[in-house]
Amino acid sequence: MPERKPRKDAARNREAVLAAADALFARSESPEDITMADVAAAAGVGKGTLFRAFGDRGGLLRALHEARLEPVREAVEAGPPPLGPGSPPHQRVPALLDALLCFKLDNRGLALALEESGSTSPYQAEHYERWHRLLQAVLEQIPDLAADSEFTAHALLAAVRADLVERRAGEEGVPRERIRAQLAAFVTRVVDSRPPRGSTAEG
Amino acid sequence: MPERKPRKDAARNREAVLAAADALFARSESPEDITMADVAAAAGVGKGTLFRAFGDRGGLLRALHEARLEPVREAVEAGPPPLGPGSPPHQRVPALLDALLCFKLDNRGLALALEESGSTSPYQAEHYERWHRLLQAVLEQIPDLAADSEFTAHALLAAVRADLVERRAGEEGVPRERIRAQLAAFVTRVVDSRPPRGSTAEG
DNA sequence: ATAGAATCCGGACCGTGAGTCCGTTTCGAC
DNA sequence: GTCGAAACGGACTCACGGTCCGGATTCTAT
Repeated sequence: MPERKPRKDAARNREAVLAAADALFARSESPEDITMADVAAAAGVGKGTLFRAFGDRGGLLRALHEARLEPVREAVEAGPPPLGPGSPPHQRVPALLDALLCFKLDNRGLALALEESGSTSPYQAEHYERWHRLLQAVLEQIPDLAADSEFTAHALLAAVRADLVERRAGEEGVPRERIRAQLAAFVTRVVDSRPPRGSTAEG
Repeated sequence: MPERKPRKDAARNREAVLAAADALFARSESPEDITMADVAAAAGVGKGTLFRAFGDRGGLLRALHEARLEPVREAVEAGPPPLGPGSPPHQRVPALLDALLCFKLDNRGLALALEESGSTSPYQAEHYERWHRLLQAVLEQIPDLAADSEFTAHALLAAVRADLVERRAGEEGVPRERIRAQLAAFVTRVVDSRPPRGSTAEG
């Protein structure tokens, strides 16, 4: 309720910063060499403004990520199959991971910056939590995978981590479609296989 | 040839630094809050000495990692099955990943520090290259997996990344044996599954 | 044993980048 | 137009990785 609408200049500057940051990260070799001062300068804004608007570096990255990821989130939460809800799990799992992969291919610099994000491992990020929960829930519907769905979700998500994607697409120059095909094959392998033996293991 | 043996005090200090660093990283919450100055102080040594001996932060981490990983490397390169060479691929792949996992469980702080390692993604590290090449070579011997062995090796290694291990073992408190069992199940699933579709024969 | 050179020690010092502070400016409600 | 609140922006602080160099230590040749 106590949502006060921001002043006009504040809103304008916020947008300017987001746009500038997006451009900078997209161009940069490594996100490490984009400083906050760079972003502020590129946006035509003072550092104070930047930090006031986003809190810290992580905040900026998160906001940017959130904004760019919005369409994907939408498609996943309320879109048509195979991405949207209601799709058969065997199709939805590969679709989800492919969507995530494509996002990271299309936003390499940003994704990289976010996952490095200084000191914070990606596993503390709130958006990781969301994807993991969703993926786990879908895996839960596949009887063979239900037992270890939590770990399986982690392991599948690990296959599309930003730095891995960056290495294959960027440094090794593997073409996009090949990367997608390989991921699809891998995921299918995991999802369509019979259970190893016991199933969940004890300690 | 121009290998000159180091002076006695240099050798002693080098050991002191390694020991101190190991202890510090083992205790620390996050490797980020161990500074080089901390390590130097704990080792009873000046910063200059520390940097002279290891070049930079990454160098220290690498040296430490190398030292601790030595037994594993040995076992993999010249030990008995299932880890050593000559083991059947279907057994060796899970064994390799389990060994890696156990190492990271036993050296959480160190492994975490190494993989973060400031700006460098783990995929530029020389030791990652080694593990990837080895794993890929073994996968190559499994007909179903030979085609995408390169990616598959990356994906499997991603499942034992230090920050994921840290999260499950540390923050979530999942017991060691359960983590190992889950990884084993996952790996087996990948390795023992029939090829997804387009491939050749089946069986 | 000892002198002299090579090597190493260590902590003061530097550059850099994230994040803060506060005097000044802009907005918008009346 | 006026006034308080909100936002601006860049100088400033602080912490950390890494460098430098005068002085101490160890090696070697005699």
